[in-house]
Amino acid sequence: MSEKPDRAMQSQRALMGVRDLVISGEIRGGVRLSEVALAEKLGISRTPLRAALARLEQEGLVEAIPSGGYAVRSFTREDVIDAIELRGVLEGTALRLAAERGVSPARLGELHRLLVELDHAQQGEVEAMDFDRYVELNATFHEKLWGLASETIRREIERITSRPFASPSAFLHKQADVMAFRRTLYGAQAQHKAMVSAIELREGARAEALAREHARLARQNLEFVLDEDRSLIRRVPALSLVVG
Amino acid sequence: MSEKPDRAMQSQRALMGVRDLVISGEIRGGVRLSEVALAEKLGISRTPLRAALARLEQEGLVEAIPSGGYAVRSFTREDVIDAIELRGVLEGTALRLAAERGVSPARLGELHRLLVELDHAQQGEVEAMDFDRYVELNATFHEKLWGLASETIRREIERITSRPFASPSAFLHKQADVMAFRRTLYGAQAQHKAMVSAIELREGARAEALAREHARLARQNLEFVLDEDRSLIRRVPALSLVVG
DNA sequence: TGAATACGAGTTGTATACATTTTGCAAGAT
DNA sequence: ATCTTGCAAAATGTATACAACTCGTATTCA
Repeated sequence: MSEKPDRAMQSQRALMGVRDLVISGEIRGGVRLSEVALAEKLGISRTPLRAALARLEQEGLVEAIPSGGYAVRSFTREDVIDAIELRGVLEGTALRLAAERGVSPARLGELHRLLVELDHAQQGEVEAMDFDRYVELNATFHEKLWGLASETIRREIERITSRPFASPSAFLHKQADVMAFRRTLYGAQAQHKAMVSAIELREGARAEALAREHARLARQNLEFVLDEDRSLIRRVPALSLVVG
Repeated sequence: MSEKPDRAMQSQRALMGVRDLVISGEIRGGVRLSEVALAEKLGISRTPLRAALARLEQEGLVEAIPSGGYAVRSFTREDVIDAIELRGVLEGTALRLAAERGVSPARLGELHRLLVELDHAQQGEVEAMDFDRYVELNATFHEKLWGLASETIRREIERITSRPFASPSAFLHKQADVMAFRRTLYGAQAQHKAMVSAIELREGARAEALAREHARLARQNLEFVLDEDRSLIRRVPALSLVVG
């Protein structure tokens, strides 16, 4: 994660700082980002700040204003749904190609080990589940899956999942330990196992379909929050960017 | 295409200038891009140049050097194949969602009109085909297809196709009027018609599969150039970036 | 009262200066 | 001859200066 230790320290600080500021919802969507104010707030000059803003525009978190400068982007429900769908499509492609082209036993071993640990984390009753550990392991598992893909595809996955609400952990943030989400984890874990099995058996189409359906669990969670229990919106940090 | 007429004139010049320089193959892969030299060559200062380089890094045409600065990226055969595959996957998703969600008659009308024009461009014998016009229309047709998708997905398509060898016109550049490529256009046009038909009939899975197979025509052309007639490499500008 | 306008504070885009780091090269030691 | 070391030139990352432009406000005129 630390690409450049101190060769571009200020740029890194700018990137993280602005990203946090946007994701935390401290600035509402559509609001213009004043460069001087931001630079002062972050204790850097405008140059690395502008570099960070340009990058965040590519990531889709901010958008360029026609008359100049950037504004925090706001996302509609459809934007979020499409981002999740796209993650499913991309992860599906990663898994399909991995299945078609073959995966080394070493990597399959790592995946199996993670599956065992995930099983362990959700042993027993729902209330007793080690939720925090499951969240961590789930993130690691998905990253390992992405690692099966070529760089070209991995880059796109990482870009789309840089939008916080499209990440596999979007509704599994540690702070958001919601019982409704916990229950979805049993089905999710079954899909995890099926995905690894499909890759092992070189069943590309099945692996792809599973990855897509797996991502749609996130969509279900999204729709539950937006339609059934909007009080949860503030407990899922990623949703502060969603309007409507 | 002209996003900012003159609000960021120098940045635009930098972006186009460097992109052309890289795509033309004037600078070989792996070579470091000297910022001062480039800025002088383009008649701008380093600031907008660096903005352009940062953006081209996101597009994947240049890569950051660990010790600082950027270098022209070089692509392996596998990189190109995966980029083409990814375009197929993304276009397929665009078409599937369009089919599932429905498309306005006006847009379907535009597509049908383009199909007729494409038919007209390839009337008669292979040698008599109006190749240049077909190339133009083909690009327009694909852009119209992308327009069916939501912004989230359209952005990703446009990013991946910004790599010249992954664009739908990669092997159809006007300068590269190769008879072997001409012949593939008949099959391509049949796929065009099938794709529109599938969207119209709300057959999402079929539309998706067709888009993927359609992209694989580009892969066939790529493999023909690399394996059968390498003399064509220099006639397909996009391939100057490919090593191996 | 309302609309047009002129003005000024504030903002962005670009150029340039500067300090730190990297790199290529030459001299010297083994 | 090869590897190490030292150094100077060059390159990058950052800060800052500056001009053009935007936007909000208050004033003026109808």
